[in-house]
This record gives sequence, C-alpha cells and structure tokens, in this order.
Amino acid sequence: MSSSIANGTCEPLETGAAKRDAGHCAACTARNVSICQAMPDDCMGVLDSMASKHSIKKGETFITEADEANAVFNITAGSAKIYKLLGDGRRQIIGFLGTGDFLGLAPGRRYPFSAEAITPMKYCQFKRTRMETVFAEYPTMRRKILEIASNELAEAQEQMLLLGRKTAEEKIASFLLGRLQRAKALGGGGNSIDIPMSRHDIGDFLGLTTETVSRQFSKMKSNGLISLKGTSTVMLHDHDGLQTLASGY
Amino acid sequence: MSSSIANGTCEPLETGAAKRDAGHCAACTARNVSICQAMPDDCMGVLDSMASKHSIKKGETFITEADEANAVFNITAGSAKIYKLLGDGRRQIIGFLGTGDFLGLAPGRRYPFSAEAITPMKYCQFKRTRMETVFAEYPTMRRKILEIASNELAEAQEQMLLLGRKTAEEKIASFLLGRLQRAKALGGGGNSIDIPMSRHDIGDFLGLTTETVSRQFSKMKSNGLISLKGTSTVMLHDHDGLQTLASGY
DNA sequence: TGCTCGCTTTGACCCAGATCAAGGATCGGA
DNA sequence: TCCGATCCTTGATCTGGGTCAAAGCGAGCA
Repeated sequence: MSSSIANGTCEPLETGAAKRDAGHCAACTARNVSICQAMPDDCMGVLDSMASKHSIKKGETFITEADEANAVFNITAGSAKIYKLLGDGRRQIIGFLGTGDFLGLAPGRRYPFSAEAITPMKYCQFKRTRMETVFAEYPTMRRKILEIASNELAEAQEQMLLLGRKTAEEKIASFLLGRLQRAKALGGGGNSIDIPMSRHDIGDFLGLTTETVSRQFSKMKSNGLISLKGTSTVMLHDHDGLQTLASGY
Repeated sequence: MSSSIANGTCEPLETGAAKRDAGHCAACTARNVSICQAMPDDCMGVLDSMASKHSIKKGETFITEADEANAVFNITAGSAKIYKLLGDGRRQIIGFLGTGDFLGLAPGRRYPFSAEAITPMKYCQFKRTRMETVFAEYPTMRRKILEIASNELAEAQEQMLLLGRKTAEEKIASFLLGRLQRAKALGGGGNSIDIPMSRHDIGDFLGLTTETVSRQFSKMKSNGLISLKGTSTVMLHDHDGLQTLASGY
C-alpha cells in the first residue's frame, strides 16, 4: 500500500532466533537499494547464509516461464529483461531490471514469465520455502515485498496505458523519461541515459518493431529532442517536450 | 508470492485486542470471496465497525485518479471499471472488478487510477490509517493483500502481452475466455457469459475501438465460435478454438 | 589492423485496425 | 406504448506502423 508500511522495526518474533555475524551481504553494493535493506544490520548473516550467489553472461536465461517457482531473486549487478511469449514466438517484454531489483513473485506454483540477462549479471537466489521462514520471523520483509509488488503493479498499469493507447512517438518519449527517472533514482545526475538493451528489446517492451523504434529515434534526433552517443547512450535535450509527448496532449 | 502464504492463523498479536460480536459483515454475501475471509469469524465485528458502506448508481465515479489515497475499497455487489487517462482524453481501462474484489492499493500518496461503477454497485470503504492498525494486529490480512497484489500483478503482465502483441481477434478471444474463467470461479457453470460493460469499454480495455470490437464479435458469430443473446450475453461454442486464438498460434 | 557478424538505420510498400459516416437496435422514462 | 437518447452494427476510406529488403556501422576477434 503506501511506503509508510515499511517503517516498522525488525525484531525477530521468536527471541531464540539465530543472529549470526553479518557475512558477504554486509559488503554487497546492492544492499541499500534492494529488499535486503528491510533486514536489520545485525541479522544480515541470516540472509547471507540463505543466499546462493550466481554470475551469468549476457543472454543467459535464469528464469523460464512455466517452470516451478521455487526461488526468488535479487539482482546485485548488471541488467535483465523479463518477458512472456505467445505460441508463435511473438514476445512482450514485461520489464527491465537492474541492480537492487527483486523478482520471482508468482501467484501460483509456476513462474508467469522468463528472465534473461542483457548484460553480464550477478544475482542472489533464495529458496522460496526458506523465505517463508524469514517472513514469519521478520515481518518487515513481507512489508517490503508488498511495497515492491504495489510499486510494480502501478508501473504495470502505467505500461498498460502506454501499450494500449499511446502512439509510437509517445511510447519512445515515455520510455526515455522512464530511463531518466531510473538513472536519477540510482543517483545519476545529468540528462544522459544508458540504454543497455537492443532496439529489438525496446520494441518488444513498447509493442513496436525494431524499425519503428529506430525511425522514432532518428525523428527525435532531427527534431533536436535528443542526440545519440554511439548506439546506447542518449542525451535528452528537451525534457519538457518529451514530457508533453509522454503524457499524451 | 504463493497462495500458501495466506494459510496462517489469525490470532491477534496483542492479547488485549477487541473482539466484538460479528456485525453486518457476518451476513455479507461477498465475504467469502473477498479479503474479509482473512479475518477470523469472531473478529468480523472489528471490520464491520470500520467499514463505511455505500451504494452508487451506474456511471458514478468513486475513485478519482491523483486524489489522495486515503481509503481502500471492497466491492460487495455490482461491477466497476478502473482506468487511466491521457491528456487528450484517450482512455485505458486497467481492469473490470466485481463482487468480492478489492481495490485501492496505491504505492504513493495518490491513487494511480480512477474507478467508476458500470452497474448499480455496493462497496465497503476502509480508511487506510485504520487498515494499518488492522494489519498490525492481524498479519493474515497483510498476507491476503500481498496475495491479491501478486495475482493482480500477474494479470497485469498477461494484459501487457495482450495489449502489446495480440491481434484484435486474439484480444477478443482472450477477453471472452477471461470472462468465462471469472464466471466459473464465482461458481457459474456452462458456456454462457455476462458482459455488463459496453463495447466502448471493451475497446478501451483491449486497446481497440468500439467498431473493431463490434466487427470481431460479428466475425466470431459467423464463424460459429460464439453467439449473442441480446447484446450482453455471449455463448461460447468452441472453447478450444478460442483458446488457440488467445494463445497466439 | 582488418574482417566479420550481428545490430542499426533507411527506404518502399502494404495492411490491420482507425476514422468517418450512417442506419438499426435497445432501453429507460413519461 | 411511444419517444428520445444512447449504444451497437455495418460500410467506405484512410493511415500509422508493420513487413520486406538492403545498405551502414561498430564491437569483438584473429
């Protein structure tokens, strides 16, 4: 619901609960932007002992749609995409995730999407059954998950508006502003944004083809709204202009 | 996460918690399909005293986008739509809700969507601040909310696939099967479904125009996939055919 | 340093679904 | 039951973005 619900303390309900020394998690660069922040410092060892840590290469799949949803994940470095497929291979990218992002929520027994690294990537994996134990002991963790789910839901609804009702140009403007917002939330200044995903991926995220994405980038370049540095860095020159496009006036 | 997380008991954490006699909620027809089922029977009076009950007419708005999100809602009779608007009035319907459905989750201080009755409707309204108190006392309620949010998230992702990648025909097939599934979940048998919303609303839900929705209905009628009884009852004659369309082969 | 393969851009053309227009059905209210 | 308003259906035409094709371009590798 509101973010205020994540403000409680994190005392274990059972006084006999293990409190180990903080392990590698304590040094994790993703810790302060991830779900792990809901864990009190002196209990970090509990998470550390539960997490299985992985490094994968660009293009590797780490969640497959319809597989049994036995684990949840926390990205500690790099970026990923999550997507769903239609029978004939048409693809919809549901979202792009980066450092600190949490994924793996599934309402049923199986994952409702696949996930693949779009850059070299690191993540922590937690068995779902063990997470349930943690939730029982540290209610703040469940609050944090609810906060995350609630945010994702609002984002998904915003994306539904985009997919159903915006033009190609408006979609691209919205996408660029979304990337900018994300960069700022992670502490980036300036008007320059990083686009680690391909034009094809952007198309599958916005409900467009590669060619249309490319044409819209070119159009915005010649309009002076943006300029490109290489193929994966975009400078936004007219934030207000993009904002007007994105909100559909 | 999984529905298993809603299986806990519902003992108040504070032993001194008020347990009042069950009030009107006890007789509520929506109770067993709503969030209220997470409340133990003998605590139902707590909810009852908190709920403000409303009846509204078709077409009335009960949530306005960007208003302060001070309450959450539970529909006890009738149907509603929730939607978002673009600056020039283009509309995307995010979902249709019916008896037992819960809404009002907002990740920030304001509602990210509007909500309007599509039939005469009844709902219970709970002040968010008071819900926080209930959550603190009855953890099962928060689990239930997480379960709901998680389900809605998966539905929203499925809808993103529909909006971004399905053809008009596939969208209509998916919509009809979705309605059928809902009818079955509420105990309806048979292949007949009720469509309380207008063609215009269906279009705004599927990212189509009224005319395209109408044409696809006509096409499916002449294909023998469906038939219409009046304008708001649809009989599905070929479930497998619709399923194949919906899954995009 | 140059090659190659995959990604991106651009161009020409096409089509699914939007738009514009006009009847036909349905429903609530007097 | 009649009337008006609203919703639904159908037809004609148009167009934004898809499809097909081919030429740049750049990062990684030998």
